[in-house]
Amino acid sequence: MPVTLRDVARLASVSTKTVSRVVNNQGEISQTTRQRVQAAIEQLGYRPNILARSLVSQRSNSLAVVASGVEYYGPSHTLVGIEQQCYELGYSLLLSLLPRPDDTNVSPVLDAFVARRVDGIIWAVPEIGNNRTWIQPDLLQHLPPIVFLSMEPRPGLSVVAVDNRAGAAQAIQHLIDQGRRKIGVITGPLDWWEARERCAGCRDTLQWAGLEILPSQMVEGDWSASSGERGMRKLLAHHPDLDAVFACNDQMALGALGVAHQLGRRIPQDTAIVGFDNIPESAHFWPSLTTVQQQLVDAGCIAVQVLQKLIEAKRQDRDHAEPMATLLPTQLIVRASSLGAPGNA
Amino acid sequence: MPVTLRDVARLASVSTKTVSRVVNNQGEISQTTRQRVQAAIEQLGYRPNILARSLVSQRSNSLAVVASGVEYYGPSHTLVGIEQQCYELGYSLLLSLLPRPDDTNVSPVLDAFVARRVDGIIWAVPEIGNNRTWIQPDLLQHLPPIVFLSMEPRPGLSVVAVDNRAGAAQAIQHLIDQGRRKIGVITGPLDWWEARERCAGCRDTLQWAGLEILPSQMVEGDWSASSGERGMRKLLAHHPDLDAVFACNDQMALGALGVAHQLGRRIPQDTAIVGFDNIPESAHFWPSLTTVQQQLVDAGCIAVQVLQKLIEAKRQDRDHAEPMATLLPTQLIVRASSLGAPGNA
DNA sequence: TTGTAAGCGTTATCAC
DNA sequence: GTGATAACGCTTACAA
Repeated sequence: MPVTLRDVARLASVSTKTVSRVVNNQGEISQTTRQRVQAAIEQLGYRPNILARSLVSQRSNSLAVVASGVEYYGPSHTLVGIEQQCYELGYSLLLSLLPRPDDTNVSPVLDAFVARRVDGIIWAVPEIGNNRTWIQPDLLQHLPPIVFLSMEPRPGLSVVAVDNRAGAAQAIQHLIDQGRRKIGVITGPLDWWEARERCAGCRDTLQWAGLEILPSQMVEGDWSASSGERGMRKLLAHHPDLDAVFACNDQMALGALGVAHQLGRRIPQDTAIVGFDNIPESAHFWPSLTTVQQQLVDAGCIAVQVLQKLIEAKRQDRDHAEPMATLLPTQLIVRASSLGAPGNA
Repeated sequence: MPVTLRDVARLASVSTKTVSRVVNNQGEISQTTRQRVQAAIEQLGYRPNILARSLVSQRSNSLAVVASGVEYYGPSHTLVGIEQQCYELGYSLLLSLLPRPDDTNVSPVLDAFVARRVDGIIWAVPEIGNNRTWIQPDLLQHLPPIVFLSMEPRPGLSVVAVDNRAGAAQAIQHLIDQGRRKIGVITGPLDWWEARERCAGCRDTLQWAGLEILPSQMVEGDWSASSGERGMRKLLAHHPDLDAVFACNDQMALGALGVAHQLGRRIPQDTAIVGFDNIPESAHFWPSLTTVQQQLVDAGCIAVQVLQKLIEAKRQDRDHAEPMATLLPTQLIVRASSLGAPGNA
C-alpha cells in the first residue's frame, strides 16, 4: 500500500539512488531525469519514510522536550518558544509531560527518548526539591545532549534560565524608588530554585538600601492566588503598617489585591503591590498590576539553539563543547498598583 | 558505539531472534536463556531502537498533535489531557504548533507527520474562518486516522468538542433565574465556531424565556480583557439599564469588571457578570466570578481514546469504523459576581 | 550523470 | 525452544 522509493524508481525507470538524490536535492542530476522522477513522485504520491532514513543516517532529526505544568503561564510560553525554534531548524518535537514536577523517577521518559533515538533533549521542568539527583555523569554519558531550562547553573551542564534574582531586585528597587520603606514579600514555594532566587533578589536589594526585613515580613506561598490571600492576611496581621508587598508571581498578587479590597485597604495609596510574570490578565487587575516580565519564549528558543550547537559538536567528535549557562534579563512593567508615594490620594 | 541486538546476541551466545523475543516478552523461552540474555542486556546497556522496530512492524507507536495557542487556558489544558492519555496508552507524542490558528496552509505539518509515519493525528486547532477547507476526502485518504477537537461535527469525521451552546445556555439561564431581565452579551470573535455556538446558546435561552435581545445588546470581542473593556463600555453606553452581562470568556469578563469599577457600578447589585472557562484566577477576581467550566482535559483524553479506536479499526481492515461526534457537558460555577437579585445591597 | 550492492537495527517466516 | 534468512525503506560507498 505505501509507496516506496523503489516504486518511484521503477515508474521513472531509474535507480533508487537517483530518486534518493532527487528527493534530497543532492548531487548533479540531469534536468530530464529529475523531471521524470518528480513526475513519478507526484503521480504515485510518494512520501519519504523518515524512519528508514533515520535508521541508516543515524540521526532522527527530532528533539524531545520534558515539561511540566504547561497549563500555567511560564511553562506554556517556554514550550511555545521551543516548538517554534524546532520548527525553524527542521526538527520534529517529541513532547513528554511530567504530572508531578518534583518526581525523581525520570528513567521511563528518558528511556523512551533514547529508544526513539532523539538527537537531543530539552529538560524544561522546574528545579524542585531533589528532582535533580538523577543528573549523574555516567547517566548523561549514555544520553543525547541535554539542555536544562530554569535550573541553577551547574558545571558541565548547559542551562538556560531567567535571571529571577535580578527580576526580584528590579521589583524591590522600584518600590524603594517610589518611597516605600516597609516592604513585605510573598514568596513562592521555597523548595523551588526560582522561588529562592527571587527571595535572594529581594534580600540583596533591601540590604543594599539599608532596609531591614524581619522574618515575619516574608511569608511563603505556593504560587496560587489562594496562597496569596493567606499570605497577605498574615503579613497585614503582623505588620499593619506595610506600605508595599511584592508577591513573587501575579496569581499571588491577585490574591493579595483581593484581601486588600476586603480589608478596605487602598491600592496603591496605602499599600503598593507588585507581581511577577506579567500574565495578560495582570494589566486588567483592579488596579492594574505592576509586575516583572520574563522572556520565556526567548528562553525556549535559546535552549533549542544551544542544544543544536551541542548536537553539532558531538557529531564532529568535538565532544567536549564547553557547556554554557545563559541568564536572561527581565523587564519591569510599571502600572497603577505601585505608582505614587505612599499616602497620596 | 550504540549497542545492538546483535551485540547482545553475541555476548549471550544466542540468535538475534531470541534476544528479540526476550525484549518483547513473546514466545516461550527457557528460564536459563532468558536470564543469560537479560544479563547481557544489562551488561551492555542495550536499548532497543524503536525506529528500526517501526520500520519493520509498520507502526510507529506515535501520535501527532497539531495545536495552537497553547499559551492560553483552553488549548493548554486540552494538550495536557492528550499527552496524559498518550502516555498511558504507550504512544509517543509529536507536537506541532500553528502560529496562526486561522492558517489554511497545513500541508507542511501534515507532510512531516506522514513522513514520520505517525499512527494517528489529533487536530487541536480551533475552527476559525475557512481553516477547515483543507479537509478533503481524497486528502484524508492518504492520511492516518484523525480526530478533530473543538470543531463543528461533520459527517464522516471524528470530532470531540465541548458543548459550548449548552454552556452559554446555562450561564444565561442562571442570570434569568437570579431575576435579571436586561442581559448584555460580549461574544468571542464570530469567525470562531465556538464563539458562534456560545452566541447561539444565549439567543436560544433568551428566546425561550421570552426576553428580547436587541442587536446592540450583543457586542463582539476577541477573547482579550481589553476587548472586554471596550465591549462593556459600548454595552453600557447604549443600555445603561443592563442588569447583567455575559462575557463569553473569563478574560473579557475581567475587562468588563474593570470598566464597572471605573464607572462606579456595583457588581453584582447593579450588574451581574458571568464569564466562561473558569480560569484559576476567576475565583479571585473582585468580586469572584461566576463562570462556566469546560472539561478540557477530558476532551483531550477522549480524543486520544477515539483515535486509538480508529487506528485499531483501520489495522483490522474494518476501515469504515463509523466516525463519531462526542459532545462534552459543561458545569456552571456560581460565585459572587452574579449572586442575588438586582438592586439588593 | 547514474547504477549496484551493502547495510542501518529490528521483526517475521519457517525451518530444526 | 531456538536459529538462519529475508525483509522493512532508505542512504552510502564504490563503480561504471
